[in-house]
Amino acid sequence: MQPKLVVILGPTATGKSYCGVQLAQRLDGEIISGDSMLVYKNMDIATAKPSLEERGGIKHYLIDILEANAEFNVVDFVQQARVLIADINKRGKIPILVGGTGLYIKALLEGYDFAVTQASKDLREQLARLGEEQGAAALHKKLEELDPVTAARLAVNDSRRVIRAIETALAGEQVSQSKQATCPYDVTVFGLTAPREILYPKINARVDAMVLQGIFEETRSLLAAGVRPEAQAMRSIGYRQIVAFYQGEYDKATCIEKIKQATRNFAKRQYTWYKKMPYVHWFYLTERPDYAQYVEWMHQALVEKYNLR
RNA sequence: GCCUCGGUAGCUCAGUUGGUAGAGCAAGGGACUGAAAAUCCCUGUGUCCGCAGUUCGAUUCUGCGCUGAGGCA
Repeated sequence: MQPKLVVILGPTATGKSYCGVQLAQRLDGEIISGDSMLVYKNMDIATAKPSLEERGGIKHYLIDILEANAEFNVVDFVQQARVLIADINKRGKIPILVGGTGLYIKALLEGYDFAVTQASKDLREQLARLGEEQGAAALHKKLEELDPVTAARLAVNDSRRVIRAIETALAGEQVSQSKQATCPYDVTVFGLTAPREILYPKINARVDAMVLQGIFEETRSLLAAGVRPEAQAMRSIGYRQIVAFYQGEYDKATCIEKIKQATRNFAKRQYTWYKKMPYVHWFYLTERPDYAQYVEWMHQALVEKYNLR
């Protein structure tokens, strides 16, 4: 029998965390975060990390597991999530994966078959420098010599991917595009989404709320604590714009606008990921979403599917 | 009231020596297999303020009007 797995995904600001907790309370479940930014400690406000109260006594995993200067990636996520899913099932509980990071969730559910070549920070920095000095085209050309096939499918300017491809090629491997045949879980995927007319105002309001909660102060104290502005986590939405604000790039009002805009753009990219996941059972939020009802429906579906009680 | 300079894509503006127009930003779409809240790719028809005149042809010139900014009274 395959391990059970419930997933709640969706674009940012749709209420995933809340539904996850409600559902976990009903099902005796435990939550695994599927969010690339919640892993970092002390980055709470801008990441909309659920507070202790909001977690409602439910055990949450993959939150606050790393210092803000640390690095984390899909493979780390998939490895740890697999262990957690197995463990939670073994204890007779139901794991609920809650999150919005498209790549992480897709990689886990669809069994992405990553190349074994490990990320090398030094090499990446060296290549990035080369790219800055000689241009993205030079990097791409280098890849072309090492692995023309991968070079052909990558955009010349997509230096991120070009660098990873070079890194992989130098190790005698190729960036993978394959996946394992089937999902190893007895999985149910729920999605919370909303049309832009509903989601965008929610996003804007949430950013305003974050300002009141103190994202500016949070960012300043992270920097004061020695978190590097170039750290992966500091490049994420909110922190990135606030760092620019402290560096004098624009005024506070502009900064807040930029955060809203970046969040809206992010939601747009999230939609793109989910469009390619035909297995999601969607809930479309209305102006005043009835979360209790959504949770009720999710609960019912799961009771039937897994024959609970 | 008079003078000057403006009124062109959602915004800021460029431009057309008269042959109906283009950048940046915004926005939308897409990609994504060890940074993914990252990174990258694609997409520009709009009464060129209105009306009239000149002209084969006006967004471009002329006149009048509307409107914004500044200046003089």
